[in-house]
Amino acid sequence: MSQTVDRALSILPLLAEGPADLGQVADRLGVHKSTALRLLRTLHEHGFVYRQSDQRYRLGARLIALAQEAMENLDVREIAHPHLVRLNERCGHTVHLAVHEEDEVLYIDKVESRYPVRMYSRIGKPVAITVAAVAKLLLADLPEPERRAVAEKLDYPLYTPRSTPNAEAFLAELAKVREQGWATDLGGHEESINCVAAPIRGADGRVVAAMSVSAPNVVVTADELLTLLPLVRRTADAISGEYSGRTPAKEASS
Amino acid sequence: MSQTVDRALSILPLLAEGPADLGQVADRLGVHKSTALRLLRTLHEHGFVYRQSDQRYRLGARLIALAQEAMENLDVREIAHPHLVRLNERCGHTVHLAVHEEDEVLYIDKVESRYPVRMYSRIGKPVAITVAAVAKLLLADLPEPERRAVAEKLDYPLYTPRSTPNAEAFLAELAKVREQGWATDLGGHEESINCVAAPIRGADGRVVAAMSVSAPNVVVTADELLTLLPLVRRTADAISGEYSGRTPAKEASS
DNA sequence: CCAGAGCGTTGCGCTATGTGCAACGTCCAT
DNA sequence: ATGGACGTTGCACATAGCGCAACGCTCTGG
Repeated sequence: MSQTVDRALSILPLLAEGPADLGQVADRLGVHKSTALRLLRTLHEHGFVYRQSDQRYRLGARLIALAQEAMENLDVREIAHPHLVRLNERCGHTVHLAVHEEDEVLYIDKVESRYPVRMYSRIGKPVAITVAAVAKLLLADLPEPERRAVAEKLDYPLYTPRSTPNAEAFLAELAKVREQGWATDLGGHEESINCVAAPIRGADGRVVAAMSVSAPNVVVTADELLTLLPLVRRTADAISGEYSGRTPAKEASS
Repeated sequence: MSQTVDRALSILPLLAEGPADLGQVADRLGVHKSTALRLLRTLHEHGFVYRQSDQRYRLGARLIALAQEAMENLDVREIAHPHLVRLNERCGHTVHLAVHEEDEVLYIDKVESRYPVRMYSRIGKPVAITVAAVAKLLLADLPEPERRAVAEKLDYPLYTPRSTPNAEAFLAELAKVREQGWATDLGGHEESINCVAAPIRGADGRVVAAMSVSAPNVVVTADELLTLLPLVRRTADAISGEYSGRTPAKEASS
């Protein structure tokens, strides 16, 4: 809507790929160098980009600080974190926390597996929305028309043969997940990785976040992972209770 | 330099304080509502702000994703991390990694103390530049005129009676730090917290980052903490070696 | 040692761009 | 019903941002 700002903001993802010099930025934006320079200067003044010693630009510190501040304000995260850690201590696998935002589902917290073989993921990174167990839970909670609208807008990449192939299959899966109150992803994203997930609900019963335990099947089989379901659900419920203000956030123990 | 972008970017730190509605944003920017609306819309399109269900604006997901990506590209961090973890496993205290950027020093990595009493800090947050041990190391490495310029530009808040009081004292401290090749902060920021820090150098010998071990003196006295100095320095040197390409990043062990 | 290329930077004139205003729609509270 | 608070829209004006061309610098190769 606003050309100048639009261009300026487009610079940031571009720089996220790695440092770039003025010419490169100007080219990729399709504007004159002088224009790119002015934009970069403004970004620089605000600390969003940093000019390194070789004169090239990289993303700046303020961006990192802001994002961190943004995450601290996500209070689900704050509340959930100790629970996630405790769950990880019990089972040893990677634990994720995710929220739904703007047709994307993204991880907002993560506790690393204690096994040497780990799965790759990143806080802040959008998840594979059509297959991830947490995504299913978050989307399954939408009102039916909206759910359908989203499902039909999505792409259905075939990460593996077990990936959700199309909108109908996805909607069916969502219905099932909504019904049973938990979700899985058995090799739908990475052939050898399975997840079990459970929803976290606010005081009004709506799903505000979802958490999952993931493990490669070289460590545990899908069946073994499923035995953790009750524990995962209990953890999610504990977080829900605390988040919605029912449980008074008791200290440690278990 | 560019008014529109300048205004748009100013919205972000403002939203970092917490969600705000259109009117609040317009007021704090000193512009007409319609103008604020257009800016917010543009930010929204890029995912930098998110409109929550009550219509108020908050910082958006893309911001978090970008920052995370930016941090992954900081390769000192990547290289240093396992060393920091190992150091933490040995001594149990909080370990920090910091870099200098644009008159600020900020933490880019952190391994939490394993003791119950922890210090508060945050990745991405600017550190107390006049007292933190890591800040001293990073600034001490600047060429003398620049060092002086920075020292004179700074404020010298008296966090505690032991805080660096003014530019002269700070410059003297920097000279000492530069000389000895390591730094401490003994209760200069928080009365009861001490740190020991050592520099990480690139291939050209310049300080690219600094790391520290911090502990409250209810856990260990300053003297006890100082006994860790050799270990901290060895760790920092190991990182330096790997970062500058001298050591071929050997696997585990110690 | 000079010619040239490649880079960031500056000043300027033009017009597209972003601006503030005023009017509208909607929702809530009185 | 009626007022206020809020987000939203269309519009006419002028300013703010644009691309151009020229400049200065550094580095390279002849």
